[in-house]
Amino acid sequence: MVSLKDIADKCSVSIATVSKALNDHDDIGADTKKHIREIAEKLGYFPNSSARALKTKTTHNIGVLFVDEGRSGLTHDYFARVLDSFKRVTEVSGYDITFINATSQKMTYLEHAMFRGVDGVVIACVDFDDRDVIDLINSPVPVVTIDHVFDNRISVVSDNVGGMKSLIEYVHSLGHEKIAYIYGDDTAVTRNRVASYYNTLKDLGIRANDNYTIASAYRNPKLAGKYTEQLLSLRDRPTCILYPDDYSAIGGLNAIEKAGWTVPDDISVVGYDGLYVSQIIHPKLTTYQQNTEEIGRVAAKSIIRLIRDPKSTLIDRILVPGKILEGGSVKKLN
Amino acid sequence: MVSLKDIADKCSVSIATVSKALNDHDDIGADTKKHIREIAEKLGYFPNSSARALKTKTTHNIGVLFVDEGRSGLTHDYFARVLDSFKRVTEVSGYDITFINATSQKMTYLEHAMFRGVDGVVIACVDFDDRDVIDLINSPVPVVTIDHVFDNRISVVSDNVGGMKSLIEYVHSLGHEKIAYIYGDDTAVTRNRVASYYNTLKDLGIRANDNYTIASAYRNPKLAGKYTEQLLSLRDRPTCILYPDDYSAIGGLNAIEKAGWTVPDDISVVGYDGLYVSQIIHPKLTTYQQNTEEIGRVAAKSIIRLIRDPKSTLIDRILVPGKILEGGSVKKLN
DNA sequence: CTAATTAACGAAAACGATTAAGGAGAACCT
DNA sequence: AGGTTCTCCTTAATCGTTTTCGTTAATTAG
Repeated sequence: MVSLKDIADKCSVSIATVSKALNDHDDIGADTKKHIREIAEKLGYFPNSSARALKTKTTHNIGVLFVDEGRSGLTHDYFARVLDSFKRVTEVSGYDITFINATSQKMTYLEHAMFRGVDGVVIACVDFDDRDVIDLINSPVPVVTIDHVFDNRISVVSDNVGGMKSLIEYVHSLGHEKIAYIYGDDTAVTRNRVASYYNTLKDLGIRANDNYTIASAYRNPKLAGKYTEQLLSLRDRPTCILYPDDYSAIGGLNAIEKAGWTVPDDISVVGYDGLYVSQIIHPKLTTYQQNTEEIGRVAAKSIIRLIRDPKSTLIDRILVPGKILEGGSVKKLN
Repeated sequence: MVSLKDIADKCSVSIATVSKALNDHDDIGADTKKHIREIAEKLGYFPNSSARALKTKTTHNIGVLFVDEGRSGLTHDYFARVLDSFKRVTEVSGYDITFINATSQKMTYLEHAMFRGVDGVVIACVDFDDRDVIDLINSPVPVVTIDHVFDNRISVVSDNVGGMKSLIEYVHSLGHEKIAYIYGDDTAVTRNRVASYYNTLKDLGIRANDNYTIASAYRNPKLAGKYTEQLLSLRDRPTCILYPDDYSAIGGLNAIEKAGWTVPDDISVVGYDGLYVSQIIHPKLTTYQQNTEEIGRVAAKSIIRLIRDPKSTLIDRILVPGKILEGGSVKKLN
């Protein structure tokens, strides 16, 4: 590896001069600067990020904590897409990504972050009650959280309340009043959606039917199917079922088909997420597509801004709306 | 951040002694060693990875080059799963992952790898004809490639030949002889599969029908649907269609349904990949599940072995077989 | 009892970069 | 002419580790 010293020797100047020339300091003559840069280019010089980090205490590395029930979150469609977008933005700003995990050498998340010297951390898809996560959030490290709000931190959240609201208003506009909701695991996201479900019904003047809300899980089509059967067996069947995610909705579709009904003629189905697959199956799912690209982008911009100017805690909560994908799984009743 | 110096001061020993004590060198007394470690623990010491990397020239970082037609590969199911598995293995060995990209500061892949000082690189899902990729592969950096073979490098490849072969033998065993194959973009993977398609048919004594093989693309259900229609309109219709991936197969399912036929009664459909979604749709897809977990794990073990012992180029090509997932999309004819 | 060996620790030089402080000329002003 | 100000560059310290080579004291050998 060619270092500053090599360039300095070749140019017969000091190392300091080379450093300053490459970093465009203004106390270096224009022609020496030019010459040094040419030689650097010719020698194929690239700075040593470790040395630079050691001296400047900034690594241009952003930690990413994406953990999902024992998995890394990479195989979770929603977070993979958020991360993809996040990564794209950070890259062009010269930041690389380091996954924070507690596996390696039995460090905690915070220890791992300190060890690697990341400039900041973005946290998502994680158990926010975890002691280690809390420690990280309360640490001096710049943090942006996704889909979870901490009062002392910047957060970017998908608009779950708005999403639920617009879905319900949409199906209601098509004439549905008996709207059931099979919802996911007990998390902040779920609580927001469920609250929005009740509020929106109320605003529309619909009385909630206790039999119509069932706690299920995320990404569990089997379970969703089971609860779908349960709903189908009610005397007062709903005309439309909302699911916690598209996979669950597919489980619902199957259960409905198995029970001898057809979607959307006999019963309407609504997903959540707007996964690619939801738009290629038949019937195409009506679902709410979260704006993963925007969430990732905003999170990236936020953490970078926070890193560059730690006092810029101006906006601490950014709501990212999504949009309804009108598929063919909801019937117009009126 | 607490450094070696802090510990040294507190213990009234030199920095060198602390370093050696923590690294378990044997020229440090047992009791001093113990004492130093206790203090280090109490002070919450963690080494500074940049300083260590600067000195030792090893970062315990592995570069990952996962690029997929302009995207990062994170949103590509197959590679997301491989990466997830890869990451899991590297983590427990104390290695972190750095995504290699050419976006940041207009570095080439190789430059980026050198800049970050990664100990090795794993490459997958990439255009292997790309000049920058070739440069990286021919560089002094330890490299393991996935699903592409270079004669001077270790590679881990999914058994595409075997996968295709077993799928065809399977449908043949159910009585199918008219087996069409809609295949993906022109890559090494595709060429292997297509070759295996012809070879297997030949071995089974079936004469290939030119109308039965159609070049399509990966993950393009629309296109797959179009070609499916084309196959359906043949005078001599196939009884079974193989697709390049599960998404395409879903596109096929839709096209078949739209044409008024049903799967598998009128025509059989076979996917590839064994995605989660392929197993929750109806009919459940018969498909070939690549062993992403094993591929990731083997790749991780290989690159780590190569990093630790650069001369260990013993095995240069590791074939990872998958398995057939028997769904309900293939009809038994005999 | 001296000489050689061993055990336990320290001093100091790296690694490659950044940057404050300073110095030598040349240019400027009065 | 003498002082001041720029301009452009160098010296040297520093970041936190690792590691080579001493050094000292204690131990063993002869």
